Amino acid sequence: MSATNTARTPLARQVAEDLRRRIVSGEFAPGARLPSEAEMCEHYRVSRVTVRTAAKALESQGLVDIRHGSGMYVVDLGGRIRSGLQELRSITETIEESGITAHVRRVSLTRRPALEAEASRLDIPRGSDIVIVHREIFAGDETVAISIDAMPAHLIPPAEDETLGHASVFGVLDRLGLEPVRALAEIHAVRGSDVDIADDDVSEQLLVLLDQVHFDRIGRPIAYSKTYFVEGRFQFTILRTR
Amino acid sequence: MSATNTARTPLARQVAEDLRRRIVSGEFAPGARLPSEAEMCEHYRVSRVTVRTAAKALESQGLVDIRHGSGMYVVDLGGRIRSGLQELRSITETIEESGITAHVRRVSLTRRPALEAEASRLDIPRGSDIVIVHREIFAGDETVAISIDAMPAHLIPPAEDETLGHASVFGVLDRLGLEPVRALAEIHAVRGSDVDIADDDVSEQLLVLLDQVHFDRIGRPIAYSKTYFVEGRFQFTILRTR
DNA sequence: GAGTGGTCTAGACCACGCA
DNA sequence: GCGTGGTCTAGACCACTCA
Repeated sequence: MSATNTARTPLARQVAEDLRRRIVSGEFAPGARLPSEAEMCEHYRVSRVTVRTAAKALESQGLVDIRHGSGMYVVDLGGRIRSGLQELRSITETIEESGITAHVRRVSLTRRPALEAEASRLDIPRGSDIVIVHREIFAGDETVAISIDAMPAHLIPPAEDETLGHASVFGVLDRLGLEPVRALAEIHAVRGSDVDIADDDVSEQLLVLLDQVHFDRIGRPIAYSKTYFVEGRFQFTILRTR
Repeated sequence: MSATNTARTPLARQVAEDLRRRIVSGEFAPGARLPSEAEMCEHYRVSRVTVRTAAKALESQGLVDIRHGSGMYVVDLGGRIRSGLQELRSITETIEESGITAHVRRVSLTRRPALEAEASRLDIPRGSDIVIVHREIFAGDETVAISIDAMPAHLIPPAEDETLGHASVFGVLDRLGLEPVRALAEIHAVRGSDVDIADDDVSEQLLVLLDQVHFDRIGRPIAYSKTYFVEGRFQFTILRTR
């Protein structure tokens, strides 16, 4: 960690990741006070600003609590989980967060003209082609979620049709240079019987619908997805901060 | 904005708020480029770090997009709203965000021993006293939400019983020096008919349940609330970021 | 290659908490 | 009153974008 950092990973991030590791590993117990900023500066051989940047990051992740005049403390939320919907992850990651080992089955992939709602969300002309991926997510033999992803067809080379949807859609998008960095999600409660793609198992359940548009770094909508999570098979959390 | 800032409001925040105002007012249109950091430094007479702190704040709020080597741009989410559940607000604020003018009616306030679930969420001994506030939120004559707030009784002086629950609970907590700064919320879909406090109107509806524990600055749970929002009478959004 | 943001430093002074 | 975090500055160099 020299004065001029040529490495790809910013110093602040390295420090944050190391602190995170030490916290998660139990070196710092919940409720414990972390070393002071001055001590961290010395330990990591970085400036105070760098330490503070790292600390702020951990704070925004809900991992530490910084108290003016007192110190930085490991947040103790009584063992409850610490990451949630406010962090953009793929559906599969989101599900795994909730402690479920999931399997994905692609039901279908189709290319067709966009309907009005799809076109407006993706900010493309109505009727222009989109790629639709329909997937089912299982844990064991129980369906835990159903997802429908729509992407503008011109963003997805036909060569990807084979692979798209068998694993994370995010992976494919990343590879195409279309990294989703922001998503605007709406949450709704729906009856399985009102969802036409639901199978018999799901149609008797209540579902939590995550209706979201994903944007890339320059603000282009790159995917519109509706994910129906079967109520009770997950724990959806959101960390809300002021 | 002098070199030594004695005022309560940090410079970075002042800059952020001014930029926000200028963006919202339309001075900078969606998609437009903001002035460069150097220009902002000069305009606001602050250092670059201060400008960047402000810019980062706006970015995390989803208002601007910062592009390395290019500039800062007003995010264009197609007119969709920009604040959401990830920001901790009171229920009444949350509702007003969604464009609804709401009225609150306190149904009841009671003091009684905590049940197991309540005690565990509030991290207090089972059976110790809690204050329960039951409220109904209306828009016109339609019920849009029902809320149940539970707080440890020892935090709420009996003198507050008169006022608590007729307006925002947050207001009272603030006054008592119990500012909620973080909340961990779970989201569930439930049937109105499964909620025993629902009235006839609500019991036929689907509800989105926000089940949350509020924490103060030092990580103490200060309130446990269940808010049932009638599906379709709101738009719940979450801005998710990487 | 000029201009923009990304990262980092050293040093200063202020405000809060707690013994 | 000491130690902790909160804010701010000036200056440096790197990395990216775009013409």
